Amino acid sequence: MTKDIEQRLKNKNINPTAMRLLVLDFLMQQNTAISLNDLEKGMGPSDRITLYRTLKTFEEKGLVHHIDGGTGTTKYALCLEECDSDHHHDLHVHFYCNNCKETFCLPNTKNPEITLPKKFRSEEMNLVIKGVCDLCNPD
Amino acid sequence: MTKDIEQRLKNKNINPTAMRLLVLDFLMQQNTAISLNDLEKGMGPSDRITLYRTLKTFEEKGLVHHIDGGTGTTKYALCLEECDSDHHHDLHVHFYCNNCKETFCLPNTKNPEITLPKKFRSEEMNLVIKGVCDLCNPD
DNA sequence: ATAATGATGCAATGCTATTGCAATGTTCAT
DNA sequence: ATGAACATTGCAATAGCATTGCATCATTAT
Ligand SMILES: [Mn+2]
Ligand SMILES: [Mn+2]
Ligand SMILES: [Zn+2]
Ligand SMILES: [Zn+2]
Repeated sequence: MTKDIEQRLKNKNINPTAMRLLVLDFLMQQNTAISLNDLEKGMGPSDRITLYRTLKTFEEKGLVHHIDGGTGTTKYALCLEECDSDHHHDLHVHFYCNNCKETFCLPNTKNPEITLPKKFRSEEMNLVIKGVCDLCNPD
Repeated sequence: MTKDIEQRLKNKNINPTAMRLLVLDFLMQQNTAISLNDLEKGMGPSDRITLYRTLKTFEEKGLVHHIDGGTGTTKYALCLEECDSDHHHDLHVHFYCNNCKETFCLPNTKNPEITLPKKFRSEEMNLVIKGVCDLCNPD
């Protein structure tokens, strides 16, 4: 198992330290995006700043991406395999539940095509939809 | 002129104080969204917190809306006429220029329809596109 | 073995957002 | 006009997240 995780780090050119194995393991157990605070609470006792830098490293190397959807805090989630340090390829919509406050990746909901005004050139898109998630929805 | 501005405040049920007239006047001169810092610099000497609360009041009353597009700081821009304290009606795309760092409202680019997974219910949408704006674009 | 490089831990800082409270101004009923 | 009630402003303080500096420990290359 640890081998899997280790290989996943190596695939992204990330030195597989003990800390990083633990963080990646934790990330793989999540089904929503997590904040630095979530990570700090979820992990055993560990230094917040190291966790912060671990996430930064993971993001630089294309292992995670971050979402900042006006919730005040940045959240992180694992990328798809094909992402790398040059390009993130999982350009999908994110969803924030106003009820349970969780942030979801919607990997099957690709970012839409937007026609911009003349001479505006798009490079990235950040689309966060707020509402009520499936688990919080009564019907 | 001042009468115009004053009326605009009254239309949104905002008590037209001297400070608020000045802030609205300043906002009307902008063609991009501005941050609290921008406002503070742009205005004559005035208290930052008062400006902050002025923007909050304007937003509550449907006079301005804010944009938080992962630039670290919240930006504000005037709403269209039809917005009120209950609902903001100018649900358009916003654009952040990676070059000049300005945030633009694209009032003619309406938020797209997104089909969400089963049982996800959308309530609001925040769409910020990053790239290069018309003024910064060479061609 | 030693130097170089990378990772970690702790402290400190910067910056934005937000609140508390006192002072000031305004409105309205006596 | 007078004073209570309310709204607005100014200044101080706090909360939180993001970010950096630096010393220490670990790993790797020479
Ligand atoms: Mn995602
Ligand atoms: Mn706008
Ligand atoms: Zn939910
Ligand atoms: Zn530009």
